[in-house]
Amino acid sequence: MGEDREQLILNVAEEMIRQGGYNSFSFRNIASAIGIKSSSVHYHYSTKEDLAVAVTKYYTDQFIGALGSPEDIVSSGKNPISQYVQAFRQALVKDKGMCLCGMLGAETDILPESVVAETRVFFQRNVEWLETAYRTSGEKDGAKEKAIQTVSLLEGAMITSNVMGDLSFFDAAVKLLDKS
Amino acid sequence: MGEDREQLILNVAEEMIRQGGYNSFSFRNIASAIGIKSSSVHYHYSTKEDLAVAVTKYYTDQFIGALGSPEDIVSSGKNPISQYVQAFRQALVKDKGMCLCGMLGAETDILPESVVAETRVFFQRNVEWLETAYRTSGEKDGAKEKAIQTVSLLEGAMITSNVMGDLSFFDAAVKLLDKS
DNA sequence: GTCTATAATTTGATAGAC
DNA sequence: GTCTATCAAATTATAGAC
Repeated sequence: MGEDREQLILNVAEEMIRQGGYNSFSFRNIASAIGIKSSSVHYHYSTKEDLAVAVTKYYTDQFIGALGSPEDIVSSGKNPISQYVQAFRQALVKDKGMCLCGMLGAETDILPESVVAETRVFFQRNVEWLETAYRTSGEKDGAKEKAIQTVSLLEGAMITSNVMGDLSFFDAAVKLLDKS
Repeated sequence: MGEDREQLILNVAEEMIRQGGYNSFSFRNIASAIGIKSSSVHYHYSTKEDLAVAVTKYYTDQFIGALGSPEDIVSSGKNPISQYVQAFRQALVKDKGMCLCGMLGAETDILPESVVAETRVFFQRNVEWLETAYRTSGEKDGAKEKAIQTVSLLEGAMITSNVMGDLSFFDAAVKLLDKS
């Protein structure tokens, strides 16, 4: 797949932020992972803040885009919440990393405002998606509350599973959703 | 106990880690917050790794200690899970910070092994406490699974509430526990 | 677009005086 | 226990050549 240079930078930065947050990636680290110099990374993204905003936007678009629409999932006979849980599980298994916006969300206090704002967009769009999913599945009341519960549980499940190095923690945690 | 200075260093370091994680505190920042020099901080904790381990141990002991025993809570007629939720809520409201071990748990991949090990202790002890709480409250089966669900949900609820800057996200999220 | 070179600052850590 | 002084390395960022 023909990734251009900016995409490659975004992908490497994403991986680093998902492993250790905003303060764990540097222009030099990204550059050497790609095989270029740090000044070349600055050519594409002039400041660290700019790069982090771009990564967050890219991550959010990819994540929401990969989900598809809740309505389509329901009308194809599948459970949109199960699909949503699988998206988080895949992120943990395949990329072996945290949710980028879960990580940044925890670090809110030390982030540039523009990055915080973009991280909030992730959560807003996720809550919207889940709200629609619950409504389309027949939940009349409390769809937004259910949405907040679901995304919160999944972010937390990633943390416990990540630190314990045991995916069964993730699976145990998300079973809580079966009861609602 | 090496109360005064060392305690102060631990408290300042705790606050900084809870705001931005392992890479967001430095010997100089801690020193200037206290009014001493960075070399004096090194006198008490020779390396950053040592300091982080000490902070994590201290945080875990304080957190578990403040909870009291689940048995005592139950026999005094109160709900231990409600008390547990309140402990997390207080951490968010009063200190305006994340759970230290939730933060470090997310950053596992970039932490020294000794810090990861100590962070795991936090989660192990929390799961144990909750397991006992659920068993003492009359739950026969699945107490450990419930424990994992509860601590995961609370860690995630702190993230969403923190990033959105709205405590109602925390309150909405934890209502999921009422259904189990 | 990428490079070399460099500036200004911060970092974790140490040596030795008091 | 705290200080001054210092170090080597890393950080974000810029200027200018090719």
